[in-house]
Amino acid sequence: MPVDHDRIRRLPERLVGRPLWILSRVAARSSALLARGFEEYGLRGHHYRLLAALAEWGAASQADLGRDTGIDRSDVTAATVDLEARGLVERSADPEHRRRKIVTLTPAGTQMLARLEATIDQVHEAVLAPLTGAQRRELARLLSKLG
Amino acid sequence: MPVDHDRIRRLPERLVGRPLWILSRVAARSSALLARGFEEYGLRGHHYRLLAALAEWGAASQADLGRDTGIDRSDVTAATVDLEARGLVERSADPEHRRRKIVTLTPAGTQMLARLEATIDQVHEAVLAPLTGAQRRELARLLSKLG
DNA sequence: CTGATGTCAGATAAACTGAAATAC
DNA sequence: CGTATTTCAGTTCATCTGACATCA
Repeated sequence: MPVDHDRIRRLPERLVGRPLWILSRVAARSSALLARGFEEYGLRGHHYRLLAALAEWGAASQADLGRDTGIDRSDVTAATVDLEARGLVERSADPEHRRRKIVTLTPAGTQMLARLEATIDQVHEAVLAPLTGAQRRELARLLSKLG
Repeated sequence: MPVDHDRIRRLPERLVGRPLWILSRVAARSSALLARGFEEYGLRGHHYRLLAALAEWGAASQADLGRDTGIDRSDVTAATVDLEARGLVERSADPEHRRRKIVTLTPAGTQMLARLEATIDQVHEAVLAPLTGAQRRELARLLSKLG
C-alpha cells in the first residue's frame, strides 16, 4: 500500500495499534527525506545505489549492476548515462566483450558518494532522534531479525 | 526511494549496516504481502482505508473521507464507486447539501472489513514471526516513539 | 460571488516489457 | 544458432492536476 502518510488528518485506532503501519509510516517519512536530500545534488536513489555498488565491489558491467542492485536494466542505462554526464562514473567498452560496458567510479563519484552518505546519516539522525543510543541498537537488532 | 528489495542479488555492507534500510525493506515486504492478500478480494489498500475510516467514525462525505485518509478526492470517487458496485458501501445525497454524497458502510462492508483485517493480522504474524511476544512489544514501543 | 463538492479527462512519474542492434 | 548486453520506444499503474458542473 503506497500511502502518503503526511496528508492523513486522523488515524483509525485500528491502524494506530498496528506496528507494521507505524513501520511503513516511518519508512515513508525516511524515504521522502532521503529523496529530498538527494535532490539537492540532482540525484535519485537509483544513482546512489549504483555508486554504492561500484564503491563496494569495484567496476562492473551494467548488467551486473542491474542484477546486484535490483534496478531494471533499462533504468541502469539511463542512470549510468546521467552519472557519466555528471562525471561521476566512466563507461568504457569491455575489451573482452565489446558489447559490454564497464562502469567505473571516478574520484568525483567517490566524493559524491561521500556526500550522499552524509545525507543518509543526517536522515538517520533526524528519524531516530527520539531514541537513545541503546534504543537505536535495540531497534536495529530487532529489525535485523525481520530482514 | 521506492526499492524492489526482492530482486537485489547482494547488498553493500554500507547498506546492510543502516537500520532505516532494513526498515524500508521490511515495510516493502509487508506492503507486498498486504497487496497480495487484498487482491484475493479484488480490493486495494485504498478500499481498506476507506472501509476502516467508515467503521471507525461512521458515515461521511467523500471529501471528508479524502481528508481523513489522505486519499485524493478523485481517487475517493473511483474507490467508492467500486465499493458501491460491490455492495460494500452505499452512497446517498446529503439532504442538507444535495451536491454532497454521504457514504455509509453496509453490513456486507463490515463483513469485508473483518476479512481484510484478518488478512492484515496474518501479514503481521508472517512478518513478525521471528520475534517473541516480548520482542514484538518492544519493537512496537520503539517504533511508536518514531511515529 | 466565493467556496465546497463530486466527477472526469488527461498529465506525471516510476517501474517494467519487447524488440532491435551488437557481440560472443 | 543461441545467449548476453545495451539501448530505446512504448506500456502500465498509481498518483495527482485542472477543469467543469452543481450546490450552498
